Amino acid sequence: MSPRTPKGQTRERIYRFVRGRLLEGLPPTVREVRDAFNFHAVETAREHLEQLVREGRLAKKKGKARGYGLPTGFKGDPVTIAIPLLGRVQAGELTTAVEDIEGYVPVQSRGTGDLFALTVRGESMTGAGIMPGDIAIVRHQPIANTGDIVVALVGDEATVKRLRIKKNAIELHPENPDFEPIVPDTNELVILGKVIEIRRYIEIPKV
Amino acid sequence: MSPRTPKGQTRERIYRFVRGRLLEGLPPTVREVRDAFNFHAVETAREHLEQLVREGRLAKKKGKARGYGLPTGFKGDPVTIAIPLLGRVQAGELTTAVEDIEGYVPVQSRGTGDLFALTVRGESMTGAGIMPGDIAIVRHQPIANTGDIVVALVGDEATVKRLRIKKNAIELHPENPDFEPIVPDTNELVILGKVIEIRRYIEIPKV
DNA sequence: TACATTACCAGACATTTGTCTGGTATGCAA
DNA sequence: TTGCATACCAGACAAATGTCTGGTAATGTA
Repeated sequence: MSPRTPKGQTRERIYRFVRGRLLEGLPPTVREVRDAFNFHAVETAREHLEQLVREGRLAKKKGKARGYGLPTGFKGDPVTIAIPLLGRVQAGELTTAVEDIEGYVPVQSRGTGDLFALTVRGESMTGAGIMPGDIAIVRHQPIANTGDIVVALVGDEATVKRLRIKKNAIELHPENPDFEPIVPDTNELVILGKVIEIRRYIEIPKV
Repeated sequence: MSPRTPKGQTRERIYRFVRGRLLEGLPPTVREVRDAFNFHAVETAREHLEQLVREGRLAKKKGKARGYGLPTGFKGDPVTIAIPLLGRVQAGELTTAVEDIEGYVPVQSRGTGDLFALTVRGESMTGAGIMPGDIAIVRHQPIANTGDIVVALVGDEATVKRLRIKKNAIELHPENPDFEPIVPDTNELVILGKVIEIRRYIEIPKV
């Protein structure tokens, strides 16, 4: 007999296990849950799963193989998708044309808008922990708030900076004392999107 | 008998059907494919699926329920998987058992070893662009090279540092002038793994 | 303490699901 | 024509998987 665990602790882990397996694409069977938690009885695993269903944290298709999953169609459920890693970000339209796609990056999305990724160039944001070569995950949106880190197009050049909205001007602030803020003409500034995540591939090459 | 369809046209639609079901989270059974395409025989659906596997467009887990999926885990092919985000990293062996898993993180892996993730604490590596709260993606391995950024266990505490192997000692170097290198006793040092990627979730909450 | 609840177990059973054997009809090429 | 491959079918079988019954022991609580 496995050692007993205090009140809902094991259940919490089982919930996360199931959720993780869903992200991997194949929901677990009851027996796979049993094995993952070193239970000796299938029923132990099933009772935990049924309890999670009663709590509303999991949903199930009765009698079906691998039928346990997240509650159906719940808004805000995280989903893993692949977003394009763009090479050059050029003026004007953001071309999701296939020619400029250098690869794909998996992200967990809650369906909150168009995402894309690009490689950071230059050292102007090292103070915020953003180094050259880092991958910025960006949500494509034309406006942003003061304090947001944004991808902006000034003239022909794409740049990652922190946005400061002043009374009379919009400023793009670096986070590195060696660089000066940029105060572009409003008509030559295009906000491409807001940086929502930074990644640094130390060893894994881009895909 | 259903009307015959010209050469691979039905197969193409079946491939799309399976792929669509995978995105929804639950791979189809052979019989579900049969019904979706109004076949009268299970075997018809299975033959199409097996043919797709032979063509390399699908993969399958033999004999397992809902075992058809996109090709995964082939040599060198990048695959998106979910790896556990560990809360506390405790002394002794790394329990990839479901203990202490705070969530899951999607990464593209080429099957090169066990991966896990953990949250960086402290400011000792800010000079390398690693900030507190960042997620470190780690490959579980007991040794590393000079210059690698590693997760090491000194006594009971897990820490992220740059590894320096000297003649007489192993040193763990911070990348922040406010911190001093750690020179642990060899017998109280355990290398848990090498950091291969850093992530910073600016907006997307952890999952 | 007594009692209910929880966590766990063992094993049988039922259903779902994958696999196999053998068959028919159509089109196509030698 | 003959032969072969393809697309489909019918039914049986085997394996995987969900479900049920009836337990034991630890834990929590009145």
